[in-house]
Amino acid sequence: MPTHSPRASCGTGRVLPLSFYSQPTIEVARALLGKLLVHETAEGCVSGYMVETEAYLQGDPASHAVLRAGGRWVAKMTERNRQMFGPPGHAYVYFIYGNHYCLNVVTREEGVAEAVLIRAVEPAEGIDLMRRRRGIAPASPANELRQQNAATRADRNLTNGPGKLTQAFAIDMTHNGADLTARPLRVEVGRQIPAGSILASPRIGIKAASENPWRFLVARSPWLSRP
DNA sequence: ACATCGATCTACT
DNA sequence: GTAGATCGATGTA
Repeated sequence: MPTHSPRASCGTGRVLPLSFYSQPTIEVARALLGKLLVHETAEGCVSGYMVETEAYLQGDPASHAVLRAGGRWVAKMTERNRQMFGPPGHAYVYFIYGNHYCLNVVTREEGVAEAVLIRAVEPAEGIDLMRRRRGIAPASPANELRQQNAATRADRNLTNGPGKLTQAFAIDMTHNGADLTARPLRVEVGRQIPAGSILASPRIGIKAASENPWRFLVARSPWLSRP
């Protein structure tokens, strides 16, 4: 019996209801912290607790649904941002910098272009599969026994960034528009994060509207893209 | 049709 | 700490 036979399913099956995603987007961004992201593929199942998110709002100059045209910011639906206008509880996935995919959770009712970017998760299940997908060497047998859920230093690089976690979870454009209350990609209730452990900061890597503190994180989590 | 640039990551200094 | 990779969506012509 292989010690690391990939599990076909994981998580608990306690899926968050669609109504969760109809709350104001900033509420959703905070409430997603601690929720469990689960992805089942033929290779196996991986899951992780969200520890870092960012809110993108209607009319927000940093949003993909707002474009610079003729020297002005204009809200506009395009081929890329179409899913942001779609129904809540679905995925908006985009390709960036010629290399990476990023996963968003669409919020608010259809027609309102708001979403939450998932920037980092704490690996929970399928860690060995994540390592293979990320090209990170497995932990030594000694470490493996000693650590179980704890991470090696290298394992911090599995999912501590929006492009890294999509690679570890094998999320790509085929998941654009996916229903996040169903297989293969879903969000479950996960664990409770005390309100006092949630911090807000400016969002990362944007130019416009860079002062809005709409990045949310679990304080002192080792799994953040940055503190 | 073409030029620009990005909600990033990695490698290297 | 910073440069380079890398390519599709977008805007302008």
